[in-house]
Amino acid sequence: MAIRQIIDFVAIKAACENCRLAALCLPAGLEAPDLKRLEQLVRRPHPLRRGAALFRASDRMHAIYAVRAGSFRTYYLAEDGREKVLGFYLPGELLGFDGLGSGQHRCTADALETASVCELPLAQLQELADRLPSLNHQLYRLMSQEIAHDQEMLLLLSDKNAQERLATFLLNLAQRFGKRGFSAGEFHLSMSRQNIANYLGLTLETVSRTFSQFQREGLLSVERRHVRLLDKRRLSVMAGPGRPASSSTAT
Amino acid sequence: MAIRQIIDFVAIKAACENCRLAALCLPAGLEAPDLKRLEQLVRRPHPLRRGAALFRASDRMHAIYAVRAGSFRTYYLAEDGREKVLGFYLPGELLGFDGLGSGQHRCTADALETASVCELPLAQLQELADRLPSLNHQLYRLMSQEIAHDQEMLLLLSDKNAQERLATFLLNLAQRFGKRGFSAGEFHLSMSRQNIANYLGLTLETVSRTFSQFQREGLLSVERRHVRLLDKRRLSVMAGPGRPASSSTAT
DNA sequence: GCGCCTCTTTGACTCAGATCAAAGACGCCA
DNA sequence: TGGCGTCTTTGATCTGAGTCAAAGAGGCGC
Repeated sequence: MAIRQIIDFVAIKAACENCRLAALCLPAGLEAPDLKRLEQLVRRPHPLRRGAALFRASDRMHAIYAVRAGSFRTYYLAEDGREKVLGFYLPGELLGFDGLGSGQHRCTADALETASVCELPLAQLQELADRLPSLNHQLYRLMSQEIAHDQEMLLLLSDKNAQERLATFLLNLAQRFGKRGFSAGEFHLSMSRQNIANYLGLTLETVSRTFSQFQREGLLSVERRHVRLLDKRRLSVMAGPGRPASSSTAT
Repeated sequence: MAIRQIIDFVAIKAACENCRLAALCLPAGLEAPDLKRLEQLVRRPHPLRRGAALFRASDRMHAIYAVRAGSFRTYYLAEDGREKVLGFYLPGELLGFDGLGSGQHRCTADALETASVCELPLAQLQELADRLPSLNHQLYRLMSQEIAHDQEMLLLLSDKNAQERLATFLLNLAQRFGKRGFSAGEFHLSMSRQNIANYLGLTLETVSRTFSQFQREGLLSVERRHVRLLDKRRLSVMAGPGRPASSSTAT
């Protein structure tokens, strides 16, 4: 228990320095005491196993989450059971404000591997926001980024071919990994081909074939879920227009 | 001039009763004096002609707009000049908060026909919002609806075929016209086939062919831009899953 | 009233990616 | 250590929508 607390403490510290929570609180012009109060709100539930849901569509929203470790996927279910993958979330990224308007989540988030989060309880966050205009501003900014991401995806889905889609996706992941201190040239995909395909509006076969093709052309090397980008220059030419910054609420 | 003022006055009154501005101010639990203050912010610029821009991508955002008459389209330009149509806005609908996060618009809005708006200047709106938590809430709700719309479109673009897309689009328009007191069964399309196609991720030829096909099958009658829906039941079966409520920030 | 321009429709052909099918590859658990 | 289930790759075939092309149909200005 004592050990566990030490570990947790280190983790919190690491998270708050790197993660998107910083964008939520630090540059918001909060005074030191306000900032401390915000940090006191943070709760840290137990880790989730692969496949476990962080929240589900139509759940009452009661927190915003920051990924601490592992990764998540959000998706939403059509009435007939088809699912649409909306995004992937890496350590340091925020998710869950899709329900800010209605108070209900509109999509489901589940863990792609064992993962843990920091939780910002909504009630207290809102109370704080009502007194701190700058906090509201941060929330607008975050929702705005969500919109930006979705609109990039609209462009990708209506204009881009399979190669452009996959290249865009990989470069975006690389950028996000890089920004969080991981390697931007070599990484592990925590999502299946099926999930990538669904996210990109393709079939898993097409994704698989396109990976193989990229490898044949020397753009990258791939073995199952391990990817190394060998020629980012050429990849970004392939990815086509629209900042490669697409792929998730991430920035 | 006197006459013009009278007309304007009537128009304001009509707009504030029907339009989405109501969702922004009326049910927000504002006290009467606050509400009056909000209404005093409203400005009414001159009408725009077909093709004229209400705001442009990368413009500094200085207002939220409510469509008073006519209709608008929003689109955004990729670096290579390709454009992607993001949405259409009918009388009573709100647009322009894509820039709430950054203070800059991310897309361009232009008039599809002669059109006019009510304008809520951002500076004053924000000032008011900083003192009225419920107004912030309304803004969250509106942004949230924008996200909901975009996500419906993601589903449409990755899963639906041409017929499903067009059926979804037409039913959505019908629903929105109906909600605003126009006929939900028969209406005029203010946007070209090209715009519809771009919005739906198709080519204009495919849109045109699909219209013809629907007509052959007795689902609707169409002549240029005049559409009459003859069998909504069957159309909504065609449209497939996902509330037909897609198509714009509208609700 | 004529000519021009934009928008729309329709046809013929092509192709990227979906679908169908089957065979490896790996991880997990008993 | 072996067997099973899931994930991935690869091949063969099919098809919906894109592309290219051409002809009608309004609308508008002169």
